[in-house]
Amino acid sequence: MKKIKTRDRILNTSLSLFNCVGEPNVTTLLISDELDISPGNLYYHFKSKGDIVEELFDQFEAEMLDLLAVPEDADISLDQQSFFLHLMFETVARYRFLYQDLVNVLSRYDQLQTRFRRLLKKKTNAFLVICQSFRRQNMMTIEEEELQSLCEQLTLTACYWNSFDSLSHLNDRESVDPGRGVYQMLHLVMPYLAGQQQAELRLISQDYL
Amino acid sequence: MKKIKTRDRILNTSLSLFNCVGEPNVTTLLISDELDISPGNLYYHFKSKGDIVEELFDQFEAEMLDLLAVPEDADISLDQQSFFLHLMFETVARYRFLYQDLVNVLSRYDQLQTRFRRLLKKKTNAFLVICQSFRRQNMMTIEEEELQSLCEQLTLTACYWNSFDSLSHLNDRESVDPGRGVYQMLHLVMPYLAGQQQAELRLISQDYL
DNA sequence: GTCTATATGAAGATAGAC
DNA sequence: GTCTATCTTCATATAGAC
Repeated sequence: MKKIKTRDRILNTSLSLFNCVGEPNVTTLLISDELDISPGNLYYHFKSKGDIVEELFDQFEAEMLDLLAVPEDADISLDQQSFFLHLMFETVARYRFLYQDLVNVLSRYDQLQTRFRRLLKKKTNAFLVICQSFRRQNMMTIEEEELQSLCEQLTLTACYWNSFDSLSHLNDRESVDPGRGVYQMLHLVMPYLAGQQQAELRLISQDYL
Repeated sequence: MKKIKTRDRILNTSLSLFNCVGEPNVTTLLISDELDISPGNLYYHFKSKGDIVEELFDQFEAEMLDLLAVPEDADISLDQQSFFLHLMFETVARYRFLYQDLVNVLSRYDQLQTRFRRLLKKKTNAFLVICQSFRRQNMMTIEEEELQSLCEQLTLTACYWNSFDSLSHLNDRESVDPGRGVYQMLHLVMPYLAGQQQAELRLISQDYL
């Protein structure tokens, strides 16, 4: 039974609280209370609340970048794509506090803005790569202009679906089900697939409901 | 030259500031400074900052409800739909501060949460009514399950497109161009339209770029 | 590393004069 | 209706003891 370092406990608890009640509503006092440590102790490990946010963002960014390293020239299957989306939604859900009050959070930690924007770009690009792979495999038919529009739509949905979903269905549940998001994403792609693949993806999408 | 009442000036200026820098970053001092009135004067007209937010929400809700009163049995044309979307995006843009930090704002003024959710429901329903009208006119082919998914997607996009767009294209522009949002929405509907209507809608969508 | 106690400063809000 | 002055509250952050 290894003891978890206080520093890491602070990070974990902060993340939970941020996700639960929103980063702006979480005070350093609340965090230290939750951990049964003193506020002073918290400030021994992090010189400001912003530092906690930034370190959590570092984690998030690293996980995302790792995930977004999609090989340009691979033949991607529908199953692989679904799995990719699944992982992405899990990551977004784990750091959902960032997305719930995006403008506010990014406005107060403004160096994060550029980095977040870069992630967005990379996300759109990853979707582009996937769709182009589908096209190469003759699984998808789509005009260049529609493709751009679709990939932006996918990026938008990847960002906001979780917030939207938990807002429209007033669930007090803490955890977010990533399934419905994946389902929604698959249905965005579906109309552009060839008949056979369309049927196949419809089947896959059922598993995510 | 009629003089605008201070009360209304407060509302207008607050709305501008909220949209510009985000509601949480706007203090009562900033509002009164901007108006060249004293903080005390502001509190003569509104007993709290929350009251200003709520009154702005009242305005927003009224405009939205007015817009969402779509007749159930009318034959809606593609042009009418586009115009409808255009108006909706304008309204959302005018009160975009609500959408930019949704979770945060709704968490601090919690009676707004129910009302906002009701608006979301009504939006989804309005899209449903429109699509069903298209279907009755044999302009659209879509399965029941896809229809539900599409209408939620339209609602999501109507909510978040503006925030997403201004986030991804780092424009320091104050005003938001509602056009790209409409374009995106039209492209969501397009795949489900019959050939002729698809071409027609593609033409219409070009005007919004 | 952790604590208690305290400083700093900002935002929301009120009182009372004009 | 509008102002100035002031109060309260509370979150961030620091100092210094253990």
